[in-house]
Amino acid sequence: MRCRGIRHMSINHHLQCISLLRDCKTLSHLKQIHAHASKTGLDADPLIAGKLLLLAATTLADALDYSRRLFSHIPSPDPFMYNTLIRGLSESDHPHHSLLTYNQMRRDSVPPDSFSFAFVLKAAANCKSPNVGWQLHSHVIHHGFESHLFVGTTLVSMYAERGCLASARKAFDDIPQPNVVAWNAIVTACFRVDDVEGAERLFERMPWKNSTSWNVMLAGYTKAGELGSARSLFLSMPNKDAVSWSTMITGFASNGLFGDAFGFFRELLREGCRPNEVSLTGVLSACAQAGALESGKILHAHIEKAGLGSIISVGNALLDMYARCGGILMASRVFDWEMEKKSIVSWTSMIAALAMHGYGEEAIQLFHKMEEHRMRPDGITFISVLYACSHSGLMEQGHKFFQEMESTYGIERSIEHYGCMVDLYGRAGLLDKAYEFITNMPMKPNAIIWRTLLGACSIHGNVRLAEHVREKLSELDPSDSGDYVLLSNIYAVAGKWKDVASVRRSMSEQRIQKTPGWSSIEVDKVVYTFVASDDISDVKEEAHKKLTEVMLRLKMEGYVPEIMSVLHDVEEEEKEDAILRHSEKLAVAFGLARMHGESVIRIVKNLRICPDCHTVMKLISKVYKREIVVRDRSRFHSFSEGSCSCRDYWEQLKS
DNA sequence: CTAGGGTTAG
Repeated sequence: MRCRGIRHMSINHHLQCISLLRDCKTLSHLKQIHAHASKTGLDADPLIAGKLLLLAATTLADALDYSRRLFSHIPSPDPFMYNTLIRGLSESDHPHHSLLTYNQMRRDSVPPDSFSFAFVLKAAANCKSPNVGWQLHSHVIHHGFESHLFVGTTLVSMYAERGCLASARKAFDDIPQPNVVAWNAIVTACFRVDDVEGAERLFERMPWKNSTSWNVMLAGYTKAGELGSARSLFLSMPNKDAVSWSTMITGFASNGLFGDAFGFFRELLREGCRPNEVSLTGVLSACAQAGALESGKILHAHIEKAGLGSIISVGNALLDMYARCGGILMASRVFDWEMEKKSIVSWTSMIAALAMHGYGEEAIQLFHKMEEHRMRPDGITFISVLYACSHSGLMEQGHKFFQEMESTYGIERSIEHYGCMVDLYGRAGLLDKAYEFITNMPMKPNAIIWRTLLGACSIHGNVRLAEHVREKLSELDPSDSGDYVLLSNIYAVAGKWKDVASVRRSMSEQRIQKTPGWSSIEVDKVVYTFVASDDISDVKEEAHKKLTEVMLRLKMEGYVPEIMSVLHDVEEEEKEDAILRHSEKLAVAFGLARMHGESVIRIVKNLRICPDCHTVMKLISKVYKREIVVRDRSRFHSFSEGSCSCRDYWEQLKS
């Protein structure tokens, strides 16, 4: 009788436990259930243990460590349990651990099945080291799974991730009857290695297509910069879904074609589609990049009306849009009042926003506030914090954060963090210290590191070190036009005209094209982009006319063009003409012509503002009594009453 | 329990 009683009770417990697990939503909840199960010995039940593990490894957030501990207490895990853990770890931040679990499975003589391979290959795709992929492929063949549809498809996408098109193709050919998913994976593999024609051929040959097939083509075209093909394919698509629209919006925005990105968004609304969080973040990112504050504000109203403001990614994109459009107050308002839920991205974005606007101290304060809210910083948070320190000259603080991020926070320092330190020392003028720091780095310095030091050489006019850096850069990345421009400016400032000419010569010998500079300005919710080129348009002519008038007035106020920074082997008059054509000058002139006297003129430039334009902006702010905000490649410049918020970074260049 | 497309921070 007693025995039956216990048995009866345990069945009840069993059912109760399963029903509890079904409603389990958080890690602490799971821990309670687990404790409860251990008390009654139910945690040894394979079904319960499996369900606990599945929840911890795949469904719940932040429960992966717990799932590994759970797993370690299971005496003889069945294949399902191994697979569950392999799966959970494969999508984690440490895909490497997934491979370790797979190895353990083999050591424990539990034969891997098709599920094990599908999961572990995904881990390999997310993993850095290239050799594991080949090894796993040989295991797949050894166990006879190479013709398995799912395993084969994962192999294809793993090789696609690696950029090994030939291997991806072999894996694809091993699949006897590839379905549409497998076809989409091999098309993606072609785009990954920029084989657009290969992708097109496969797309034609596909026995049948779903909407993803078309979307893969759209994404591939936009990533390859073939926007014309993307557009015409999009027009010919039978069924455009939400992803198709988002792909077009983000694809055009990431190629700098913000007007087209807005256009697709408007079209989406016209077609009666409801924008989702992805299309909204895409179009907000276009506003952010173009500096289109007015358009961004309209979207903000749209988002509030549609009640989408509570979606974290939308809030993050909104905050970022305001920050990049110079609206730091609006950005902090969104952050403080409109985002009920915040993620690490929200906090990091706000820290970066403050840093971008030169509020280094406030950025650090916010970092500490974030800690009080028990939000754990990640590697990117530290990039923003270090950026804040270097742009506000907070040397001690920056140094401390750099030390603590590893010792106290346990975050591995990446090359980007080292780059921030080079920038910190370099901006402060400690060039030798920056150089020494680079030589003692635990990893090989890349071109970005040296380029940062070259930038510092340019600020502080150090020709000797710049020449040394030039050699490093010519080994690592000899085709970056920005490096040549920077170097020739350093020579020009030092009056070394022969060297300027030689840099210029090597540029043309190696057929290196300067990155075309553009500046954009939003007037009446329309974004106008100016490029220093020979083409003519009505808008450009209007800007040019106004600019001539402005420059005349500035000259009467005593302005002398700074032609030093312009390449030196052209005639004086041509030089003046060249700096007159700078896109930021055209944009500001256009703003003066078209915008009424009270409004702030906001300009976005894709490169760094040139010293002459910087001076001109200061003068205009004084003579015309206008506030001008220029966002360039690295920061905001806010001009008013003849001075700039960047504390005249450029003055050092001239002295 | 499995595979493919679009997403914000540097």
